[in-house]
Amino acid sequence: MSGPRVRFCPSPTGFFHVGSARTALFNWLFARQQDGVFILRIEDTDETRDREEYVEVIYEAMAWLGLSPDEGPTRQSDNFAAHQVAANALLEHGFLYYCDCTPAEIEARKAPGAPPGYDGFCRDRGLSRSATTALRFRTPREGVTVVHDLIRGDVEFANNLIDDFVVVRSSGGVLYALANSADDRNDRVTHVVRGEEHLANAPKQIMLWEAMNASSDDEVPIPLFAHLPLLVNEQRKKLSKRRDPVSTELYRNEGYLSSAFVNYLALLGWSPRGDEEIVPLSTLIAQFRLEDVSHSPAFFDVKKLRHTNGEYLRALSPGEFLAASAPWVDPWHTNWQPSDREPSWQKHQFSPELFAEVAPLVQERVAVLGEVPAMVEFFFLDEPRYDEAAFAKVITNDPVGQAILDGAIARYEVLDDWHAPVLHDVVQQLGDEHGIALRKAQAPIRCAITGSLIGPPLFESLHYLGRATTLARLRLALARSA
RNA sequence: GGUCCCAUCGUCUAGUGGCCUAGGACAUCACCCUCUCAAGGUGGAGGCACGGGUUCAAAUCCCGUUGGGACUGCCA
Repeated sequence: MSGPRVRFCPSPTGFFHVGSARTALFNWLFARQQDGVFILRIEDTDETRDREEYVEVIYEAMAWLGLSPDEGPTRQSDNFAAHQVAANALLEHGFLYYCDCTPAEIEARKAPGAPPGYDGFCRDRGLSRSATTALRFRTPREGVTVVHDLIRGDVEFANNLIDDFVVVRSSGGVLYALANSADDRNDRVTHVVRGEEHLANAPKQIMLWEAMNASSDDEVPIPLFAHLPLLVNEQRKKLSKRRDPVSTELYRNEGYLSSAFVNYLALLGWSPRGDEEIVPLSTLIAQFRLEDVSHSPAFFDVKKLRHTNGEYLRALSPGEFLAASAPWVDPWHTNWQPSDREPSWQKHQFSPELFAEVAPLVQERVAVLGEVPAMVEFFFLDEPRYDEAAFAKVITNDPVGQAILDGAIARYEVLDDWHAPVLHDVVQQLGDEHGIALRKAQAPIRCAITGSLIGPPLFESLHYLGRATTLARLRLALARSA
């Protein structure tokens, strides 16, 4: 007895949606846990919207998430012949009929209050194939079709409310309902795990599947379904590509770790046992149950994602953090360049060695890797980028601040031990002499050196920055306050 | 409009008839720690949509109401 077979079948019509990522993840988790097979099928049968470069986007996103398929990736467009075979068999067995109604005609015939959808006008007209005839499925007029859903239980649909939907375009192209079902059937898919927006077409696919069974020699069991709750925005609407930030690539570029992203995604509609929410992939795999998936829509909360990512970042070893943040401080990425003019002190530019030293100072201060450059840039710029309001407050408009700067220059010039504790003690003393606490005394120095009132630990920073640069920046601050 | 789905703190959720005075996490507030900012620690505020049943007992089961959402294409 082999395990279940599930599939994830995105269409290459744009960036990779976080909802798709969640669907792919839940399929993958289920397959891993049940020792099943995870199939990746690219559904590229929409000539008008599909683009080849988007196929690459899907592969990259899946790779980043670590969700590698056990079978595939396959292309639905490669299954064209199989779709034709299925459509012909269905037609031969009377499940399909030709229809030449235009949308306008269908609309015109519709009586007020009539059920929506096609009215079955061509059902018994006995039309044959032509350039303007599509093939419709002859849905049963009586009875109900029940969708066995692992998450929602049995969902019943009255057959007479399901209209005769189009299965093959007049151009000959096979539509989603049939293409998808035929592929699932050929792939021997046992569980269809997908978004809730597909629940309404599940009965159609079951009807098709039954019809395909009836018109071929092999009887393939109808799959079980699991319709995952929608991912919604703060307006409680389905996440929209147009107005919501839903591209996984966006999050990747902002500096989210895929492990954190996966962990967060797993918590959307499902939760691990116990109170711990930061859980390793192995735990996710071990505990995941489709039956436990929530029924109600989940809000994609970037704040919580950020927090989760921060947890993962802090859990990294210094070496891992350094490696993870390297792409974000790459000069190519930051555009950190030495300026054209010659400053009076040593010219700065990005130094991987220096960054390796200071990276630990920022590791627990960032929630996403994209915040790293701004936090360390003062180490690599010729001149810090000043927060002018802060500068005015603690230096220009504060005589004591200027006195601190003066005192720091005088003492740092003659210090023979350039280490953080010593640098700290000097400012502590300076503060004592002026009757202010260290937290006050360090402010003008911090601002002069880093340009800001917030940042990594000051005295460690001075240590790594070196005496020459420190003194030059202190003098520059004094000069520009005059 | 029709069909279907859903309903626990602002958010994600735990809860499967008594263990619930409803637990955790994010966010938020206060305090502590502290060279800033974070991180960390402690504590606070905050929820079972409403109305009927069933039951000795209901957040949990049933019905209804209200509210939200999805679908309703010769897209996927």
